[in-house]
Amino acid sequence: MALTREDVVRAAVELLDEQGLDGVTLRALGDRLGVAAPTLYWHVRNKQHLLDLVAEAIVRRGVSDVPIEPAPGEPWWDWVAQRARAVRGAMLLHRDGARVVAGNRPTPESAALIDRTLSVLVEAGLTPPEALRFWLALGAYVSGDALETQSDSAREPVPEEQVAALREAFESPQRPTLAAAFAAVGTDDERFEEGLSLMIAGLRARLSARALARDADPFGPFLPDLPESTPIEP
Amino acid sequence: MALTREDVVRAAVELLDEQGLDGVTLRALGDRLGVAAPTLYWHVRNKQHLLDLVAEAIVRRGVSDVPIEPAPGEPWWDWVAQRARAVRGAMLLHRDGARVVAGNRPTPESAALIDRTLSVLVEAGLTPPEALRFWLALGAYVSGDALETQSDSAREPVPEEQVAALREAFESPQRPTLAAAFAAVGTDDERFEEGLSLMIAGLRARLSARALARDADPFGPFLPDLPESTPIEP
DNA sequence: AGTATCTCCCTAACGCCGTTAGAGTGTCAA
DNA sequence: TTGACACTCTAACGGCGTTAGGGAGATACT
Repeated sequence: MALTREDVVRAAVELLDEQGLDGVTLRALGDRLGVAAPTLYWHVRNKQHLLDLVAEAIVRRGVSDVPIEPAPGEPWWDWVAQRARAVRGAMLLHRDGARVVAGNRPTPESAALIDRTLSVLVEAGLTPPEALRFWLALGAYVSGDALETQSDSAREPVPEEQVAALREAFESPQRPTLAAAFAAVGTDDERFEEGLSLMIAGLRARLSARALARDADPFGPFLPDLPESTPIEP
Repeated sequence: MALTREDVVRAAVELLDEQGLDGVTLRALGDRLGVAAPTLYWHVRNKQHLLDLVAEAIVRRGVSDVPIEPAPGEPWWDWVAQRARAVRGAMLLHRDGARVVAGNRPTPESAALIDRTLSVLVEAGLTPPEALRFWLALGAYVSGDALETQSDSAREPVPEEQVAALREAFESPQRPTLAAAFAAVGTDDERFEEGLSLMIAGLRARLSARALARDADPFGPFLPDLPESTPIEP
């Protein structure tokens, strides 16, 4: 039976998991598939194209479990958070997953999904461009966070002396705030949740302020956007 | 006059600006410095070490203009936003700057700066670990955004037919919300500002809610953290 | 003064990479 | 039977990061 593009992508993902991104070479991939390296050019335009396909496969697998829209009665923000966690989880599931996925362009197939997402946000009270900017910003945060989470494992281990210097600098009692912060900063997941809840909280604050303004002046013009400063003063 | 490490890093940054990350090879760098490639190993441990130094140089230059703490009377959120913009601007100033900088570890020298930053946030009412998580989340967003902004220029140009397919998918009147969103989504800078203001707004909302709770129950326990759901209901 | 040491640079080469050129081999339709 | 097509092969190119080992000049020591 002849090799298919799916076979190639699947093997590439396996290779990625076992060896990391540096281990994904066309020769190694060919070996795993029982084929010479140049043969892969029949199935794939070049290596970048292969990695694009790998990235797409990783993300598709990850988000396939999340419904395409909120369940009846489910708040939009819970659903949005669930989507963000799914994308991040998909990246973290594979070694160097973030490096492979980050910076990928959207495919035409994703248009329908994004359209549906934006509609949910527009129903919640955002303007369409506002919803898109929010979605893109959230995407940037998700991949930035995943990249940071995996950045340690992507490099060769740091020499002992450097580790000691870092501990010295970041846990020294000379800097009590920093030391206390690092001592209790928590897991990678907790760090991610912090930023996620902040972005969502920011959006909800903006929406509630907008709703208030409309109630107070029901015949006033619809506000397409708010000024830079947020409506809640401490 | 003998070559110094600074010379090497400076030339590497120039090469990066002119040719992009793929153009930064040890041979090309040696040519530019009038030196054979292996000579560079006298000044630098290996290529990854060189890129670490380049990343550090890029960021240091960018943030050096921003004061180490807020001016008297300046709200902490303006200062935080300024810092975030400076780091992003530093990355965008150089071709492939985000790819070089993202995922870099903090150096011991940065400990003092981070300590000062956290102190400002703690003064504003955050706990130390909360402040650190916020700062890390903001950093993830900043580099994720810069990576996305530069991702187009980092790849070979997309074939004409694919561009057409993307336009068709994302600007089709069949999906009015998506089309309207893309038509008015604005510049890269505006997209970045959206996420930045959301994260800051989320934090300010949390802080003001915490202050309210304390006023209402001045002898109650200090709240180390808030539950997941934000206090403002739409 | 002579000698050893250190600094900085060199040439040569290794093994790996992505990629191209071009030649097979089997399968299936005309 | 012949031709087209799908899929794979070998051979090779130019480039990469990196290592081994040597040499010239300054500097320090005896």
